[in-house]
Amino acid sequence: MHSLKGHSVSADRPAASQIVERLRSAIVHLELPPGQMLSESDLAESFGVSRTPVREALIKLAQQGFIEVRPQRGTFITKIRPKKLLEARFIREAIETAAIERTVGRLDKAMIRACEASLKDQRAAADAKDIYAFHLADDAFHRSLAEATGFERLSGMIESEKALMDRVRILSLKTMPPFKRLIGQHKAILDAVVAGDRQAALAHMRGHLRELLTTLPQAAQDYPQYFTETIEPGSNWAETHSGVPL
Amino acid sequence: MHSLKGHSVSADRPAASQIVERLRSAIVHLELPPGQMLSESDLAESFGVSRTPVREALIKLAQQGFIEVRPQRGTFITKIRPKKLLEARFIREAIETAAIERTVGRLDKAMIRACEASLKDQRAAADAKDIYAFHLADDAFHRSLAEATGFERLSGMIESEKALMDRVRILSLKTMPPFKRLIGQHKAILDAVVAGDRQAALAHMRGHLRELLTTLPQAAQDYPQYFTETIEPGSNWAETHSGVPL
DNA sequence: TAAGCCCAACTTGTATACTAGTGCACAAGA
DNA sequence: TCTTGTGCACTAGTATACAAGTTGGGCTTA
Repeated sequence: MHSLKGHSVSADRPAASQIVERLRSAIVHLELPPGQMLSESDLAESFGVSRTPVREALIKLAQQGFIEVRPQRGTFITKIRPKKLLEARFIREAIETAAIERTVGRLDKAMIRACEASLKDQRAAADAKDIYAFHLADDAFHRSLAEATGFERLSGMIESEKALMDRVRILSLKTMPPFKRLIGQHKAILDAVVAGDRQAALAHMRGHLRELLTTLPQAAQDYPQYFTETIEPGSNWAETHSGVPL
Repeated sequence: MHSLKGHSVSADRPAASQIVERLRSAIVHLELPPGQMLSESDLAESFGVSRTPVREALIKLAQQGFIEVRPQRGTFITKIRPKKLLEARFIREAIETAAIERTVGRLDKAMIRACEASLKDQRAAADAKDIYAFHLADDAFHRSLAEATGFERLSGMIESEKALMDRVRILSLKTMPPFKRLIGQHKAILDAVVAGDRQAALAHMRGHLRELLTTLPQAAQDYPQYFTETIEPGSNWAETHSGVPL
């Protein structure tokens, strides 16, 4: 059926959570294309378990917005809805700028090191043109900044919103990866936060998060089959969703 | 066992989602006290269904942070964790101020009417000293403001964070309901948004959301059995979690 | 040929049975 | 009295069977 076949779950951990991780990863990395139907029975067979843990995993993924269950009809990988992504972007901008407000100028040494380590990983991944590794390092960077607030749920929340945008990110990295620009933005954010320059840190973060506003229409054009809507490049939809000025 | 007994679910809708709603309501309104253990079998019997839909409901509630499943041990109503609530408050402040940034000065007529209708309901509930009605109207007010952004998920997200704080809100309303003050804050927010006074709207919203910083220690003192931690009133924990200045 | 019905093969939703792990009461021994 | 072992009653996790609804294709019929 697909790449999940033959990889049974291990017995030492709840099957459902393992299935969540595997499916989520497969969805985010577009191994399971948007729009594809998932059969609980097939998945159960693939993972070597019964339908029950598969169902429980699907419930969790549905709550996170990755799949859609249509009763008596089928379960489907959600197509990419630009409207939803703009919402996720808006939410991320709200939360991540608030996080910066809270941490600017008082980022402790350990967190600075974590961010710098992530930056190093990003450069290495960019040199190796390893989309997947870059993606992980990018996650780590934003997670470190979020964790610096001392709030535990924050990083998970950002990651959750991030994940909704990840498919577009992957698509955009596939065509013309702007590694250098993204790394530059990350570095600018970190430098400003460390230096305690609130205005600059906020501006860089907002600018960084608005990358999506340019990559989204491009991806929607290149891979229309993954999207629910088409975006006319000429329209001013980007401005109407950008939020406060930089 | 408890107040849920004898209220079977109806057959015309998925049982699991009905159970989610009923349990969530019971938890938020403290009919199911924090810390109490839930038995899947007992719940199944109460609702007149099998364990399966109950389990699926519990999975959803666990993801929302209302219950905690300890494998092979039991399922418990989460106790109130001040740390988590301060996080929810932080997230709400980030999102709801961002929403105001987006809507200030351009709230359309229908939304203004919706907010005013909610304010009227709040006043009526305050006069009747009806905690539950006030609570619903309060939800409606914030939901209307969120929906004015045009983002669909936003109001659900705010409601979800709100729900985490609701138990404390209910507790505080029980002891000495500050209806008047809350209504005044709501009105101030709405007036400023309508008038297009960005700074005032933001300040009023921040002030409003910081109510929790005073109600939380009070509730923790009055009902320590519902909390995981105790809060010493003398400490400066409030300031460290208040965020940006008003 | 074309339209319409009907059945068979799917789907998710629910019920039930079984497995494995936890904790507590209680009895037996030092 | 205190400690320790043991079994029972409970838990959540999983497997399987059945119920109810949707879809699409092939047959019948005009």
